[in-house]
Amino acid sequence: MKSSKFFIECSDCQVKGRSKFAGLCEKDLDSISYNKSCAEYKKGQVLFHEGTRPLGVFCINHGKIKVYKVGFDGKEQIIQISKPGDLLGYKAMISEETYPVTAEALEDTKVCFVPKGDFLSILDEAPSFNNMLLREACKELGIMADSLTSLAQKSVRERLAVALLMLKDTYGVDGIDDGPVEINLTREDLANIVGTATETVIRLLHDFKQEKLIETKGRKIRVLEPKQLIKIGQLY
Amino acid sequence: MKSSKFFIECSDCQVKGRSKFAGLCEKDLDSISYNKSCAEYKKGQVLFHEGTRPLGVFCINHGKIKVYKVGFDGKEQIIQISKPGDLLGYKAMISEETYPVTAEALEDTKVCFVPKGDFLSILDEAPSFNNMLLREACKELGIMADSLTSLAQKSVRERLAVALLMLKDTYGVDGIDDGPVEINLTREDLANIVGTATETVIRLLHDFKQEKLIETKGRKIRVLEPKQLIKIGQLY
DNA sequence: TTCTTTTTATGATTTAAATCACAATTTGCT
DNA sequence: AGCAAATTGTGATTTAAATCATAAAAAGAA
Repeated sequence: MKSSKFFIECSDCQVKGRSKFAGLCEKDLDSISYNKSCAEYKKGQVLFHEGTRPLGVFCINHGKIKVYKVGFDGKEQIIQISKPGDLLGYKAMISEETYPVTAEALEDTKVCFVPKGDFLSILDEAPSFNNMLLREACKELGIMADSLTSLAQKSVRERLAVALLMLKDTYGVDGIDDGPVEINLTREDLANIVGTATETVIRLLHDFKQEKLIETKGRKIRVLEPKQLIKIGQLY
Repeated sequence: MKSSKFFIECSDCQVKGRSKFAGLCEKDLDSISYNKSCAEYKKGQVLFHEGTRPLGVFCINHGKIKVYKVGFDGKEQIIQISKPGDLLGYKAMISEETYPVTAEALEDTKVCFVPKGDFLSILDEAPSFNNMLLREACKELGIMADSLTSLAQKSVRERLAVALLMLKDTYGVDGIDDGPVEINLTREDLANIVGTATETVIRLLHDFKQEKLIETKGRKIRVLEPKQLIKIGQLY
């Protein structure tokens, strides 16, 4: 399914500065580069499915990927939107479990794949890498506690404001000519981030638009008043 | 505020087998024991407050502790109930952030405190400990993705069923004479785990009682039909 | 124990958001 | 470009759960 192949050395990678591999020494980076493979995933293609066993980790070179869980009734709950530089699927590998989530390309993407053995041996040999991942995981756990509290206590309007701010950052990375950030997601995906119904998101976006907080053009959303959204989202 | 002091060597600790320190060698365990302090926290006392800086990690010897975030309107969202053997406050220490949560004793507890320096140097010297914590953190992140999805998609009744099963395990640890497990929490705390209103929990517990799935005696709850609760909670 | 405070319980009412139904656009495919 | 399919948009209706109000019971302090 993965269409045309390509190859980029880690040392030449445009996003190596942002990636979790950033702190690695040249030797380690080269050893990753040596065995990795690179591939394109077209919009809608799945990198890995919930419940399957990880065979390695994915490093995003270009494009955005949604990571979600499918609930009992088939509804997706999007846990995160990953962007270039992000490492994907390492948690399940480290905890030696099946993937708790599915990862699917939101647009045409370029992704590198590092086989399990290589990744684990780097982890074994570079204590600083191990330490960095631990630090990141701990940080992420704090963020998850936040998300949980938001979901339990904030209204949909408040959560949508928070989500738009988060997405502004995520979609900000491909600001080529530093024009305004355009969030490009279906209303359904947005609803599955916020944890609500699609119609509710549509109505609330309409409200935000009337309040001049955002601007829309087709499915694309531009945040005009981040400060107002911060207020609405009650982010202190 | 911490009342009478006591001291237990880690090597003598009753819960050392369950604790995160379980895998440590004797030397490391002794070095923890050497500088740690032990204290009792009475019901309602706070071990640490959200927003403050960690000075070390807590290891629970006896009793249960609720870990929660306070939302905008003052409502608590309980993130976890920690039990003997659990390590508390290490995430914020490792990620070098302020505590994202507050930890408060749910009953009279005994807790050991390992100063930051000692903990970090063990982390530095014992790669296996670092690795174990990373593995645990990754596992926990998977669980958090689950919780988030439940909160977003399941009904309150479903979530309450799940919460009761979780609490059955948590309160199962102090099953002295392996009699039935008694969950001993206020309805409000239970509501703050489930993410709902206290009245809603009370009504749903009433339903569960009528359906003979649980039994209550004062505030204490006994799970009679875990299998039924698994079904209600849609846990496959 | 007795008394005060907190918690639990129950009913009535409101409300935010989901669901249902269908029209209008937009997107992406050939 | 032209067309089918998917997505967006809007209104009406339902519903799960929150909120409000108040009584009963339990927990904890003196």
